[in-house]
Amino acid sequence: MEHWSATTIQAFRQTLLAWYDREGRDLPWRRDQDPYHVWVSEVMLQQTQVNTVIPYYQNFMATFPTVDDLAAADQETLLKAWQGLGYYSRARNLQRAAQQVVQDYHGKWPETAAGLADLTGIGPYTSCAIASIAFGEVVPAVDGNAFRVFSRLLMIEDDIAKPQTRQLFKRIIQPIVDPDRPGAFNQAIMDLGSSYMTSKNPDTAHSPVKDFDASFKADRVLDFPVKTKKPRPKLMPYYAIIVQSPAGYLLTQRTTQEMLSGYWTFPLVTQADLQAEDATEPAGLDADIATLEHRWATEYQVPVKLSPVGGQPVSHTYTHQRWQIKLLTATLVETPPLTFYPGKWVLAEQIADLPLPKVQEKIMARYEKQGHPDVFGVN
DNA sequence: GAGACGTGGAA
DNA sequence: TTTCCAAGTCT
Repeated sequence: MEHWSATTIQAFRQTLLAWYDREGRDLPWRRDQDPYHVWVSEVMLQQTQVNTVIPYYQNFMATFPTVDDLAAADQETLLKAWQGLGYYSRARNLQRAAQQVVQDYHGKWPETAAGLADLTGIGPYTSCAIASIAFGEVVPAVDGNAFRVFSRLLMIEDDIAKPQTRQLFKRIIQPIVDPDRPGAFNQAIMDLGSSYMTSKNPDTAHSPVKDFDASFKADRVLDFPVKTKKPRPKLMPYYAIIVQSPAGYLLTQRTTQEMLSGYWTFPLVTQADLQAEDATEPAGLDADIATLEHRWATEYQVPVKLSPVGGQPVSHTYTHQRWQIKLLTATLVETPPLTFYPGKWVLAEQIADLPLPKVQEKIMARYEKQGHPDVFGVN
């Protein structure tokens, strides 16, 4: 690993910030240093690319102009504003933190990284990003860009997938941060990491800091950062139950214990949920349909006659799970009360008004293409 | 400390 | 189609 002298650090800051002042991106959340703006943008940008965030950020600010508006928002409006962005706990945590600021802090933001980290959804990266950008605290914001940029500049071999490596990077970067412009410094590193020093196809030869790049001089740019791989997603077979009645389609809201919590889907059942305790092998489609029909008649008191929908199962891959969903459908002549099933009937044309996860949109699209054209208007 | 937690884009 | 990412946090 390389080590920089005080002189090198000075020169690096000067070169980096001169480039940033010249070519830094003009982004909607960089128009001012309002902590609310910085905070919302930083949370949206977690594990999400800038181009994806921009329209969401602009819509979010139009919908919730101030931290008070966000704190007072109803959950449906909030989740709808976050629909499609993913990692939906961010939206719930964002509102919880807004309520903390309004109620616990009487509208006055904590101005240090340590103080900001007490708010829900603000971790070691985001706390430092907000503190440096909005309040000028001299701390490094160590995100994926900082890991990539500094692991290459200094040829740091430590595995960035390990939580403890963050502490090492913080100690290394801390003395390099420009004490006069910490926010600009951190944002310059991010712009560098998303332009010349990208993960794939970097253009280090034209990087403004190539003279400081030890991995470039050693022709080992792609050896950094060192990161161990995550396991592949686990296959999860599902059934989606599409029940239609005169009152519309049956939708259910994901509970707080489930992923996608708060969002609406057709009833979903894992194949594993249908297996009898003493079953030694998977039961097959006909047996599963029989089990489901029996369950809906007895447990939910909604008598359904299920038919398979044609085509391949709908496939949707998350970071840790790969769902393969077979569609089953039933049409009821009368609308039964949902006394024993936690859901509601929704007219087809009103489904899109609910907050829906991507997988629900995929299921609706498949249903339309398999003999039910223009029902939901998603294709 | 390892795993849960979404989606869209690029190769 | 598959794989790997992209401004992480929480448990």
